Amino acid sequence: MDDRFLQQLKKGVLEMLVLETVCEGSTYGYELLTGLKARSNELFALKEGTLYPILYRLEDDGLIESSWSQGEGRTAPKKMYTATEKGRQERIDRWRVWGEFVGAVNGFCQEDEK
Amino acid sequence: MDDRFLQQLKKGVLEMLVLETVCEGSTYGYELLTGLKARSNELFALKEGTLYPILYRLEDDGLIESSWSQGEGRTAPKKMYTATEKGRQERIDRWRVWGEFVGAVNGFCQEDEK
DNA sequence: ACAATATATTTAGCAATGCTAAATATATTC
DNA sequence: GAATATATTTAGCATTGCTAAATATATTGT
Repeated sequence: MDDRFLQQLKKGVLEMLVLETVCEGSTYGYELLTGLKARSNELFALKEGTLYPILYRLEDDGLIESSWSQGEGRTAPKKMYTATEKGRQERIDRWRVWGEFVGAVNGFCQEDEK
Repeated sequence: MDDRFLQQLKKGVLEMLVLETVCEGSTYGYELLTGLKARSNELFALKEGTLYPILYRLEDDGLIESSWSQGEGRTAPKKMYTATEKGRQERIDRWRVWGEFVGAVNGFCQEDEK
């Protein structure tokens, strides 16, 4: 199995997981990179070129908002992201659509066992 | 909710569902178009521009094979597709990866309820 | 001061895939 | 022979994940 398959499965889902994480609490890009990786047992080990464009899209769509903040210790300035009300609604909608989608796909597999 | 989300979710999955269907019995493009639509309650109502390239990719990858056949009634020649042994193995592998993927994604949602 | 290191963001370009939209072809029916 | 049903092909676009590198700030060590 080559992993082009897995790469394609991620499309759409990654954005939902980033939105989910921001909804759970304000965070920033670098923390998301390490956080998503750890939380998913390395399955969602996003690269910068994947994550940052997702954050820009979510912000362009009004689902999250950003503000710069100075950190402590050996850190550069962080761009903190917070979910908007629209984003929190979208989060709910996407999980619903995701659930329905998974149900429909699994329906194809289950029919084999009849 | 715009349906760019749903469109992205389909990436990768559509190819798996086409492979699944061909594995269940030899078929051809036009039948797949109507069959997948009916079987999925219209969720997977593929357009020609989506389906045929999928069939070509599956054949290029050696997962399915084709042969022309004349049909009966008011029909043009059909290009019949049959799964190869490699395709049947790939079918199993993809369903396994799909299941693991869904489990990982749902893990993100479940944590909220803790 | 200066180099090395850790933290953090940005972005140009590529690959894969679903969709739009139209063209093409064969066979039957009226 | 015109209309219709069945069936395949394909050019071009949009979206999104990945590669890969560049850039920037702040701390630490010498």
